[in-house]
Amino acid sequence: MGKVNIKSIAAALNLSPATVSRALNDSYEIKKETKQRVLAYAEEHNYRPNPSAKHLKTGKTNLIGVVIPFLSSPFFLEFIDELYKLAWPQHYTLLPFQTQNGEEMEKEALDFLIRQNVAGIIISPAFENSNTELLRNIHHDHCPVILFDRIQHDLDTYKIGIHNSLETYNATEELIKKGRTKIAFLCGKDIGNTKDRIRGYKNALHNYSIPFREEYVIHADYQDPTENIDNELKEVFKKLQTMDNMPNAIVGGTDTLSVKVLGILAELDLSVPQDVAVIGFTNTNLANYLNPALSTIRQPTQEMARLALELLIKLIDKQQDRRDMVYGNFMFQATTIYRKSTEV
Amino acid sequence: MGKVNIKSIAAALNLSPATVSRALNDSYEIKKETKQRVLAYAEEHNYRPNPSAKHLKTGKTNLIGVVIPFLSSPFFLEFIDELYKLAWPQHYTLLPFQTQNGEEMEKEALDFLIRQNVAGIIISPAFENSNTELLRNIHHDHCPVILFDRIQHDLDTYKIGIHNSLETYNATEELIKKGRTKIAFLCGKDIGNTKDRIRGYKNALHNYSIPFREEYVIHADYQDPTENIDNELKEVFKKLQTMDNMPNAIVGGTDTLSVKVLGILAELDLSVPQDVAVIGFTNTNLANYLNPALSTIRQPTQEMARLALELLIKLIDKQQDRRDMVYGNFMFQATTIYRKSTEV
DNA sequence: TTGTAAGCGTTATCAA
DNA sequence: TTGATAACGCTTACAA
Repeated sequence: MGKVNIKSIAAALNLSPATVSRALNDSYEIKKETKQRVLAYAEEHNYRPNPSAKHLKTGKTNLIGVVIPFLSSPFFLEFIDELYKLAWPQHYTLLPFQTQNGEEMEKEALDFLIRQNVAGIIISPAFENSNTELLRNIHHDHCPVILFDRIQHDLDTYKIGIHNSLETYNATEELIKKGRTKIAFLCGKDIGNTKDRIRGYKNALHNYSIPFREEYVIHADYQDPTENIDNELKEVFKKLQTMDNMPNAIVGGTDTLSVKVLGILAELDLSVPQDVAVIGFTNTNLANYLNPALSTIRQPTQEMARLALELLIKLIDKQQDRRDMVYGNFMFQATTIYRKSTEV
Repeated sequence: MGKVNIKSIAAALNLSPATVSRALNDSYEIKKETKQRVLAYAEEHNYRPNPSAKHLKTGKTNLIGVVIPFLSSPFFLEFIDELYKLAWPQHYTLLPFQTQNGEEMEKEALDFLIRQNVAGIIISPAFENSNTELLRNIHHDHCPVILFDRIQHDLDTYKIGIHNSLETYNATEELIKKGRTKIAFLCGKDIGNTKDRIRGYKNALHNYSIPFREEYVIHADYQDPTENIDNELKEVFKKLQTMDNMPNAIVGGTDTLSVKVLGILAELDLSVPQDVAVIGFTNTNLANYLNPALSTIRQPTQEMARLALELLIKLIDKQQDRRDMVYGNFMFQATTIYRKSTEV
């Protein structure tokens, strides 16, 4: 059983490759009967078009590159999961890459995607303005690029995210209203949104005349969300505890940390929410099953994915010069779910 | 700035495309100086080889297809995450697909992978013997296929998994030794390993002379692990409760369910482990933070991924007819971690 | 050590 | 409505 391709089909049916190609591509300039013959034969012999050949000839692919910091973060996982469900029916295939928050890995991923000649790219950058030059170059000369989640970036294109400072402001304010004054902010290092979230946290403190304390901004220095940094984090809180500086509330600024802190507080014999109230940016649906159930600021991941894909495909279809376009920012509203961990 | 390709490099340097190609591919039959010139020029002009052209010519790619039921299941996520880390340094690129436990989606994914001419495929099938014909056809005539996790499949190839019945036997036995006799088994529908796990559960009951009760095999009928089936599951337990048939221990046969059941039991005012002990197949690292900390049967996901990739690459490199080979099954041992949820 | 030329499977242009 | 032909970017005999 030799390979079945357009040439072999043409030979078998006494047609030219061109005609077979037209039949398979549903061209208008072809006799109905011929088309049927070709399609029947192709079906019967399980013909599979060669996308590389097609790509080489047409210069187009149906691939969409997705570049995210981590797969193992509930937020990004949910996002990509939704993209999968949406892209496939529209005949686009996802090419997902992780950057681990690293500019070099991001560059490698982007390089690969250009080589593959993807039709477009959806990216949550490794950090603020990572690979700006390269991304701009891609967006202008190769394929459209869309930013999501980490949208603090000089690249001029559509940006999809949430109001990080506002959401953090609200969460902090809620804790203040519940009588907490020693509020800590827990954040990962160098991820784009942290700055905005810290600002929201600070503003809330300021508006309620609570002095800002540097030692209450706790940086957890992980490279990978699956990495075990429990011990380091525990040390930080232990230190605060011995200095009698233990916060009585914590705002978690990143996805996975807010969950971990519950375990750490338990080990330090601090009860949540009595001793310490906790709320965090967390998209895991396990938040509800945690001990105690964790209050969360939840991003509308699916809607964000839907819009990202929609905007991207629009740009793909449009042939306009992307340099001269006017792009908008699309800011979604998060939903804060108050559970046990913030009940006083 | 016209596209830079082998031809344009050749023209610029007054060489033939063949020579440029040889330089770029580190061929031995080339003058060192020429090679340097070409590489320098390529570097400077940011030359990016076109993989489609290369593929078309050589008939080979560096793509590895990964077909799994769900991304949103901690076990598969961990597996694929490890694959990513291992594959990239070896210059293989992953092409991941979800089947949602559906044979049709699986077929589509496999079809796509063949078209892309992937070098090999790692798959955890949608269910027992899904797409057997197609998979065999692929393995024989297209590229090597390796099975993992769900290895109850007629395809004759390397299989990587765990001793599901043994692990479940041990977990059940542990609960029996802790004095529990009304032990339920909680399982998803139609996923390949369930059968073996039920067997282990039954055997343990049998060996300790505990009568098997059909109503204690609880089927949770979800399509997607993110789907909300809490209510249905709750109803099942409620019913058992009102009939005074509430089990005092539960063995969770699938990844996500074991976590959910904790929340459901809490809502029914049953305390874990006092009223009901729980242990489950769960690879989430959140198990430790759950209320109470969940005892888990943990699969050595990373090692499994490592071996899967190693075996696959070996098959890719070997040119032998895969019909006539003798394949082995590689069974890993799980690690059971006993936490609060099984402490009596 | 380098060049020439053919061809991988498609599609697009032009001619029939 | 169909066919002949060239071309996409690359590799690889074979020739020089």
